[in-house]
Amino acid sequence: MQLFTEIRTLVLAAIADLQAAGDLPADLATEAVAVEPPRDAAHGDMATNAAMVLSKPAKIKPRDIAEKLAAALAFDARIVSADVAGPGFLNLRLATDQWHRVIEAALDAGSDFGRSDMGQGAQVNVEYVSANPTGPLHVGHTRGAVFGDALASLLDFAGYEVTREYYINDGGAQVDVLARSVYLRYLEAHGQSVAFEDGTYPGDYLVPVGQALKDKVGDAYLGQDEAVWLAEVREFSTEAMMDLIREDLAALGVKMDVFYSEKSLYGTGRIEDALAALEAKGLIYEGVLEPPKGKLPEDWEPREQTLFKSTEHGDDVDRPVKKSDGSWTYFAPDIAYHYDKVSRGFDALIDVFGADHGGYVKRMKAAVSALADGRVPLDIKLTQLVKLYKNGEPFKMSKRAGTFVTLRDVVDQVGPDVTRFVMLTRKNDAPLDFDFDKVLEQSKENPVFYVQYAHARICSVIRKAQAAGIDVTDATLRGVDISGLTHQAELALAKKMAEWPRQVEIAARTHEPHRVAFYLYDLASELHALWNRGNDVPELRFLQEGDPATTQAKIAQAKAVAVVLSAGLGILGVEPAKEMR
RNA sequence: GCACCUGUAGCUCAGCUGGAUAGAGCGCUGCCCUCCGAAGGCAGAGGCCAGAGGUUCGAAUCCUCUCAGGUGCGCCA
Repeated sequence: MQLFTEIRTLVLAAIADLQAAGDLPADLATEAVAVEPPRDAAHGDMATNAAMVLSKPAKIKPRDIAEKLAAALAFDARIVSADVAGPGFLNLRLATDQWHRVIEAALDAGSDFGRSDMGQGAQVNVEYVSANPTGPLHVGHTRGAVFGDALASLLDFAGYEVTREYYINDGGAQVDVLARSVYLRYLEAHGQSVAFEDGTYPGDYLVPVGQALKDKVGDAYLGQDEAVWLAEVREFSTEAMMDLIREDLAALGVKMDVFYSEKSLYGTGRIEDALAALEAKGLIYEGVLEPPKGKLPEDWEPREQTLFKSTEHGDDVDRPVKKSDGSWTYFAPDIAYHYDKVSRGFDALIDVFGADHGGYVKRMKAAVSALADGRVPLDIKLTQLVKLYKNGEPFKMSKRAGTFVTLRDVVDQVGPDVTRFVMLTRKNDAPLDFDFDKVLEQSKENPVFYVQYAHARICSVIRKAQAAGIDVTDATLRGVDISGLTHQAELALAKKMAEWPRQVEIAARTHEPHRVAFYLYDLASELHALWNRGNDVPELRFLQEGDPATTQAKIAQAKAVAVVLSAGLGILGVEPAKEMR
């Protein structure tokens, strides 16, 4: 149930009536007609811009249209009043029972309340994390993981068919470095002392991998040339790293549908196929690139390379797909990978990258645009840096000093729920401050706590009602008469709930899951506000002693709020708290 | 030099993809707990939406330019 959509339909019907009566021209575009909550609650429950939008094409003054619309809408039982205001706004006030319907709908739908069919089952591929398989995930990856996962859930909730995908960069030089590093640990496991030079990974996390390699092959690789063991060790090491990463993701509650190997693109003709597709469109040529202006690399010399004419699809310069020695650049398998996604039949692609990949966006979009002839949109979401604080003091990460903070460090300290929620309290393209102490604080300034506390309060009040012998099972609450919930504070809460399905659609359309987190905070505020009013106004308390019917009605609303909270938290991947400890 | 992101209250940030008098939390000021639902509540002050032009009925939002901060910029991934 989407009340705003229903009322919009009503407005559109009124417009059609006016057209039939000859008060408005027959052909009018109505897409821009919106029904929204007004910024100021004093203006009513909903406002529509219909008159202003239609004014120009109809060549009628907005207020004149608004007057007629108001008269037409007044016939509907759902509308209590329709007032023309300002430049031509039409402010609508809805009948109280409409808000009660929202509560009932939430109780009926349970955690599905707010689900939308907006996506129409379109297939969307969300690629996220995609960290190199060379070590554990760190905080930066964590934000991308949380964001991508929440976005995927959000789209699912909004009616899309979602595939969660991880691209394993196991084809490039960095996995050779990994293999050599593991080989050093392998030697160490055999009692040799080794030196980790620049260009190797000295992290402790490779110690058990070296040991495991020893357990597997014994001394077979000792004293052997790299040519003998490199391929094997690379395979073994990336497997081990992916196991590590899968565990990290599991600790955060992230589960991928597909792990896609870059390596599988090599030697299988898939890169060649993708580039052939581009070549067929005349977008591949041999050429020499201009040197970048301003920051000229010391060893610059012009070289002929195989280039992709990405400028034809919005890029600033053409991009090399082959190095001057004829081998593929990193871009080439990426093109092939996205070509594969397109050929798997997805209707839309989303990539979640770290902000340091910003320079990659245009060429990737150009590639997809070219490969899919513009039919498959690719949206690339960049997640900004996470700045870490402890006791209000920033602390720096340094890979060399071994003080870089892993996903595990964060999740082990504050838990997956807090980690996930906090990572979504900022929009993706804004930097995020993460303070280990503040995120655990139990106060209003901490949104995680505030939202969880609202849910816990509801659970608590339900428990108390049960203890008092009142029947508050879901089935009973669904049938309870809630027509007595007419206090302004109660209606305000119901109105906030009514916005949920709308917020879901906005968040899904803009690919911005943080909107869900902010909405939940607002809803929690409204719940707490009602709760606090109970201090001064005893009739507003959820538990009404000696009046089980009224108590049931109030609990029904509380339960409905809990339903929305848990639906929202579910999208964020956060478990709603039943009690605060 | 170019591209992308960001610039909103003292601070940290929302702001419905163009709507009405721009919002929240913190901080600040003033009230409110012997008890009944205070891990708080109520009220208030605080703004040239970085700046300048433009588009239109209407701009924090769209376009152009300027300024400031961040990120990235061939044969790395």
